[in-house]
Amino acid sequence: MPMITLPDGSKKEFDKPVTVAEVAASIGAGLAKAALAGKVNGKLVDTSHVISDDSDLVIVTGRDPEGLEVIRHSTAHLLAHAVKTLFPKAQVTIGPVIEDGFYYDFSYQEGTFSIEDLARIEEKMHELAAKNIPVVRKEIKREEAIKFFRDLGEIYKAKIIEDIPGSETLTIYEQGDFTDLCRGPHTPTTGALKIFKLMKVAGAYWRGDSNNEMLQRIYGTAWNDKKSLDEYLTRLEEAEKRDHRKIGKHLDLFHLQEEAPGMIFWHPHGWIIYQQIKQYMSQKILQDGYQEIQTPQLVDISLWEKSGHAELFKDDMFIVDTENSQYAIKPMNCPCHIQVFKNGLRSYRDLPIRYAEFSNLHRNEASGAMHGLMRVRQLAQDDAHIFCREDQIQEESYKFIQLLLDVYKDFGFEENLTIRLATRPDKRLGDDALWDHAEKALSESLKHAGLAFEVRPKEGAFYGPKIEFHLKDCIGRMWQCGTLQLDYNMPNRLEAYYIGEDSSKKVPVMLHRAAFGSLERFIGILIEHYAGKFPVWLAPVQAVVLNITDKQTPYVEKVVGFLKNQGIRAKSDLRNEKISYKIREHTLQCVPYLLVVGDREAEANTVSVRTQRGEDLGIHSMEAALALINAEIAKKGRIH
RNA sequence: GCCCAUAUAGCUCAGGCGGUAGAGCACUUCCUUGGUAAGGAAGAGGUCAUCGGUUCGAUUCCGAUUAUGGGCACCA
Repeated sequence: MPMITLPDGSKKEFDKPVTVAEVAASIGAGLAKAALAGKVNGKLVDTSHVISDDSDLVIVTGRDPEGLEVIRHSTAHLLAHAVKTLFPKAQVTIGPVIEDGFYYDFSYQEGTFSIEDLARIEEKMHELAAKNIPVVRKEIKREEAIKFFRDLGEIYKAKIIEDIPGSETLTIYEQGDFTDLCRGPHTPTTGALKIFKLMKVAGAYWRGDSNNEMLQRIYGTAWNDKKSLDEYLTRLEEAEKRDHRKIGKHLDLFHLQEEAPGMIFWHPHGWIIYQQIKQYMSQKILQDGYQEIQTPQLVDISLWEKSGHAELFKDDMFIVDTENSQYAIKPMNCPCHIQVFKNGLRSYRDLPIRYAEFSNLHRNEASGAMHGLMRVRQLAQDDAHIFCREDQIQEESYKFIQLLLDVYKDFGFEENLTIRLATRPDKRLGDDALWDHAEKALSESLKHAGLAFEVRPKEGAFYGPKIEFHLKDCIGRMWQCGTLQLDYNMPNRLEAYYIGEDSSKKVPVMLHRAAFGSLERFIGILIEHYAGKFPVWLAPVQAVVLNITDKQTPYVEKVVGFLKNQGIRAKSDLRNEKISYKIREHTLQCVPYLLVVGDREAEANTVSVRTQRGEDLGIHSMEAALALINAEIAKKGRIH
């Protein structure tokens, strides 16, 4: 007879096997109604699950994270149900839960789902939910399931089952006239689904392979209560206000135009930020033993053939024909850095050699891939290649990771960081033994640095595995910024060598590394991170000096001159406008310091200091105001 | 590259079932010299993305192209 232990430690004994729903009912009517699923000995099950042995049981409701997942999963089914009702010829494929919601992919050859269809589908979903249709779990044999879905004309479902190995028993869920293959669990009835919204339609390849048919994906969100949904929608709206494309326009930082897709026109204020972070990094790596170099933009195709780029990266390269030869605009610096390395005889004593370069790279990105500053066709990386001996890999990797973490702290990125180890891709250079070696070395160095990371199979570069440092944008999309790549192949292909201790020629190992990744992308992330309110060291204009009336004009000019002399990016606003008007304008332009000057200040040689946030820092002498600004500049973007 | 959507003034956006367009902000001029988030008035500003088709007439309807947006695929 099952003895059920509840989370609070209390025990309930039943004289016969019971379902999760029955246990919930025995506790209370409210809980019985709220129960969406159960967790028996840690395993998530339907409320119809029968418990026959002594077990631990948690009744899962919409308030639990698992319950919310069940809601979203069931809402995906409800979406499929509604689509099948309205568009009987659509075929179902997969419908997983994702962050904040779910999606469902359909194959619908007869047409496409429009925004208006979305509204109709959503209405139908509410209708089906209101009917409170029981959701019934059934076990079915693999072969039977294939036949079942084949007969329904659901070819994709049949394919999915065919790929499930062995003869294991599968489960299907029936709700009214709709049946879907699913592992479950699901809500007991469709009535549990009330708070949901379809968000957008998009294309998505069957099985994520661009050689396959493009399916139609419908994204939705679902919540346990109306308040959470509203909060989510507000969060989205707020996040969109931080969009770097919007802020970039508003703050006049850069623009893009049709004649140069994916290439940035940097405006004066944007270029200050760009120069600022570039100079910052330039100094940073100099201290770490790097040497900055500059190599050609246009290099004969023969070098790219030797390096392997022509074979494995050609689609991403811009090729230029001249009368006698073919050149490629460089998409990466590495082959050129190897040329500098080779220009001279290197001893093992010279290693490591660290060459850095910030020059522009061009990559012919797919037209649909471009995205503001985040994904562009012309970019500059804080790129460097470290040539070292096998026994130096560990230390060099560790040193770079420390550099990167230190840099990220200066921008306040401590929580936002996701680290991945991307291993050998299908299209690659070199033999597997080298890849084994390289992958191991990278994962060891991450472990040594005490960093948590996830492994991403097949996502490495064609010449070697890589560590990826990802930062999130305002709506949670992740962008790879920093990277550390270990390359045993390219130095060998391009015949780089050094003289070892035993006087023999040895091939150096090459580390490709960047902390920002592309400056463009990093600035995009920065804009969203700060919502345009840059810390003082990056702010394009650090202080504006404002007069109250014309009378103070000479004094304002004196203050601005003083600040500029001291290296502050200061300017005056002498317009014939009211002070509140000017303050509003510069506040919206995210100028960190507003120095107001009226007769009182002009007479006493002082300024009244107001910050972008609206704080009044009081009256200060010019020197004291300068000290305030400089102290803030020195902090950079550090949180701690 | 693929799917869907979008493209109107410097910016944010209206509008038109076919008769060449409108607001707010910004801009220019004038009045106002005002102490910490919008003072007032007047004026100027558009080949309605590009190219084609239908039509007496297209910014509007149709098609193509380009770019952008959301996804997918690919990648920093």
